[in-house]
Amino acid sequence: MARKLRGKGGEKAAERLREAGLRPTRQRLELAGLLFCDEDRHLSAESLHAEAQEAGIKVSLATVYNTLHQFTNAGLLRQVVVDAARSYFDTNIGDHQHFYCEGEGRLIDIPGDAIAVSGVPTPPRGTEIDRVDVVIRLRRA
Amino acid sequence: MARKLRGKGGEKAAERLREAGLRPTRQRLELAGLLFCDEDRHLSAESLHAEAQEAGIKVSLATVYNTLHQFTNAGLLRQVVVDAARSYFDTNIGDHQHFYCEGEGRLIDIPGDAIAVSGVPTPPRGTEIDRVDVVIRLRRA
DNA sequence: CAATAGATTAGAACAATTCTAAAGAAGATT
DNA sequence: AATCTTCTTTAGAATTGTTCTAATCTATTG
Repeated sequence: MARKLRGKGGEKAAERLREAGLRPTRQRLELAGLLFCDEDRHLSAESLHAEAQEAGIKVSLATVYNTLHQFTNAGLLRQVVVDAARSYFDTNIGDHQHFYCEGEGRLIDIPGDAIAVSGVPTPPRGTEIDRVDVVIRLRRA
Repeated sequence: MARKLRGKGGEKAAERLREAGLRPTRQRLELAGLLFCDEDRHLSAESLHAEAQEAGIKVSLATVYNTLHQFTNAGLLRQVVVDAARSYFDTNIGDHQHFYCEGEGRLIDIPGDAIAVSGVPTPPRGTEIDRVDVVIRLRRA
């Protein structure tokens, strides 16, 4: 599953962004390189920005925020809400859930085929289910 | 289940706060009156503060925040994280889960005996499960 | 009722995020 | 390739929800 978006020079990534209706700009391509390069990742806007700086990528924090939201709207990322103070973005967009280490602020994936939710009532009239999120909060034993 | 905390003049509420190690001050008693008066409620610090103002209760926003956190630590409230932008507090501290209307910013309780989560993997070494939170995100149909 | 520990307050401070308006880059059109 | 239009990026300001601070006040204890 690694290197989902990168061909030799990023043509695949560019193509994928275009399909999503996003211009393949330098900043988006470089951020996509960080995001989708290796294994699945959980990160905040701040941490991605920091990582980009270290990698010598010239990109503003505002653009990191824009890009994360655009990628999320395009279905390339999933936003995970576990903490009122910080937003996390998950590069794993498949069916899965999370452990959350309250103290550490760390997320751990739980495969979707491992976990199941049953007995969900019919949603209120005029609404339908968008997604079922399970967060298993952990504390130090 | 209504009027959990209020006797005729609030003696029960005062007693309950004392048990939790909290002095039964005017502000705490009045906020408890709003919180635990009728049915179960979901509210934010801002909305409780606004409600207090309308009810003619003289209390600062800082005290509302303090009180919500103290009540939460004392187990009288439960904090629900569904939106990165706002914190919700739930007066229902029993076993249950939530529907969340993304657009409306509204929470709806799901009784704990209706819904079940199975297949939770063993938590990582050195940690234990604190709580399993299920949030069913709704969109307009 | 004085002493003390704890609580409340207004406003400042803070952190995460969003907005703004100007400058820059992509893609289409000639 | 020059031009035009539209989208994108940017730095910094603004906003939002929340926490902190230091002074004042209040509930409880002796």
